[in-house]
Amino acid sequence: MNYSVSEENYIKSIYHLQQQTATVTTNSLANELRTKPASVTDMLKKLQTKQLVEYEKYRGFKLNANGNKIAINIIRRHRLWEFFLVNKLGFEWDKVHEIAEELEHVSSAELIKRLDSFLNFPQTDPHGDPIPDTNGKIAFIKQLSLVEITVKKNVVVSSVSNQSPEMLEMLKHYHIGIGTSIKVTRHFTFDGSVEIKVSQHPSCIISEQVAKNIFVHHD
Amino acid sequence: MNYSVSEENYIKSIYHLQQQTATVTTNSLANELRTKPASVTDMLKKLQTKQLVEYEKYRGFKLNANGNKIAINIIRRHRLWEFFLVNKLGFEWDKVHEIAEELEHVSSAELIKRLDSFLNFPQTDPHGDPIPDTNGKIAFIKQLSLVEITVKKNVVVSSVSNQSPEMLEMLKHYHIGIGTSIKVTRHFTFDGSVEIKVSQHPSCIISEQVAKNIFVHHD
DNA sequence: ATATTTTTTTAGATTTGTCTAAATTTTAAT
DNA sequence: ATTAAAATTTAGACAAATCTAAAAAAATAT
Repeated sequence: MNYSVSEENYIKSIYHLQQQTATVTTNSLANELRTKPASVTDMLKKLQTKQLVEYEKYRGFKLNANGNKIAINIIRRHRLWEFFLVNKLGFEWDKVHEIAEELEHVSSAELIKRLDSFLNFPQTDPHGDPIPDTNGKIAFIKQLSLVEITVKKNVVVSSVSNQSPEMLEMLKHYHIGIGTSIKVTRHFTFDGSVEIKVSQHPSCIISEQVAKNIFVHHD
Repeated sequence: MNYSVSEENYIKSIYHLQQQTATVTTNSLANELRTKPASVTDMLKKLQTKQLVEYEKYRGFKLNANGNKIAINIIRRHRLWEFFLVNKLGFEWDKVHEIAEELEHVSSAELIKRLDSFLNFPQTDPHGDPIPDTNGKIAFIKQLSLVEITVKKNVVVSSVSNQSPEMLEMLKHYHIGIGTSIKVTRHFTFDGSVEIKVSQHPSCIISEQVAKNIFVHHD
């Protein structure tokens, strides 16, 4: 079965919101999709008749097994394209989201199969998020934020949960990107801020709020 | 300005039909787009108000300078993606049209700029058609069909004008594709058929009708 | 427990792109 | 020059996806 761009965007957004809360509300989805609650209700009826969501009036909704499978496939496409844009076309990792948002709706399965192979079956996208495999399996990556890292351990940035332009600007200022090596040198208990050392750069102190959003793994 | 997928398809189809006849009719466009004449009339009014076509009721229509520029840009995108699909992802050259048909509508100009550079600024797509440059300039490639080639000259297939599945099947049978080296060994004046030799294969005779559709250049 | 606020849904309208059927214009045929 | 045929356009309808405004239900506050 084939779904419209609009349907796919709804499915994807429901999936993303479900990572936070098991069941999604009309308002939050409207907000996520920058549309109106009434539109969400309309589309949800449609997705319900297409057997993609469990939906009870006034009670919120969630993807069923079928909807989940489709969501994961869209995410797979999105992340493979992001990888392509950064690693083959040389885009900056913070510039690819919108373009991948369009490319992900190109529907050929053969295309994605070949793209995956061309890219050498990458495990994570440029933001450090795992790329689901053909069967929809998503490698679990233990997410440790910088606030949880003990001092003097070398770690590598694997993902950044807040991707607002303001956050990305700040990261650029600190010379932090996916793959950047970092050593935590000190935790300040007073305000939770963290002193870090990025190789080639002088140590600096980042607020707890920023540290919470930077996820790393041990190298 | 940004155009819808549907608008872009109309623009592209008008452009293609204009290669044959300077002014395009409602019926021929409806036929090309596999839609109904009434739909064509509707869309043409829209394209007229958007200043992309010259259109007079009952009199046919053609792209104006603006429309032409947009058409060429769509074709540029299409052909670059086709090149990518064949030369990077390893698709067969006769399998890429539909996928490129979707990819061509992804609107980022930066994407196409980088794709072009990633592909090393290719001059022609896998069917041998020239890829327009950034300014919309299309390299003119002298098209000689097999019927016009004098015997014993080595030539290389550069494009095939009829791309119906039947034609492509036949070409595959004769081991002919873009880039294939061919030597014309004989012209039969009785029915216009042509004897050719494809390297590594025994000579064979193709009908005038087929020969007319195979364009080559001297190597 | 009732009233107020917030959330969600319904009803009805709008836009885009399409269609069918009927009307109009052009072209071709005698 | 009429008439018949073909091509094109108009009129009106429809589906998808959206919206606004009003109604209904649920959550909350007193």
